[in-house]
Amino acid sequence: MKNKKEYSVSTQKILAAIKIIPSGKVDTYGNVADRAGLRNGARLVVRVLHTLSESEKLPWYRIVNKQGKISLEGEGAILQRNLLEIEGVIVNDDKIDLEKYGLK
DNA sequence: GCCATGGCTAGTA
DNA sequence: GCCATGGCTAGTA
Repeated sequence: MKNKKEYSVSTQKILAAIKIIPSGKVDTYGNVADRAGLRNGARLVVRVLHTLSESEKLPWYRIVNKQGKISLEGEGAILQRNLLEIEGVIVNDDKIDLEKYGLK
């Protein structure tokens, strides 16, 4: 039984773009997509996070929307905020200062 | 093949 | 609207 799951080039690039985000920093969906070479692939990033976060051990919680806000709701949002705070990221009302913690 | 998905977002009214 | 993938269907052989 082999599990040689192959990802498409786009998916691989997105995975790489996500893994680049260092601890204590955050990035936006759109930015990740751009780094992966996908101009309008924000939603694709969302999809990748959804399907591969666990298997690829992705730092999913380091990704927020363009306004620097946590896009999840309920439990997920709480978990994300906690994980970020553990890394030293300050979160106010589910909002993060992208100028300070965002990737350039 | 077609179509829904998913935590979005640039750009118009 | 944009994007790629997974799941499901219709339509041939």
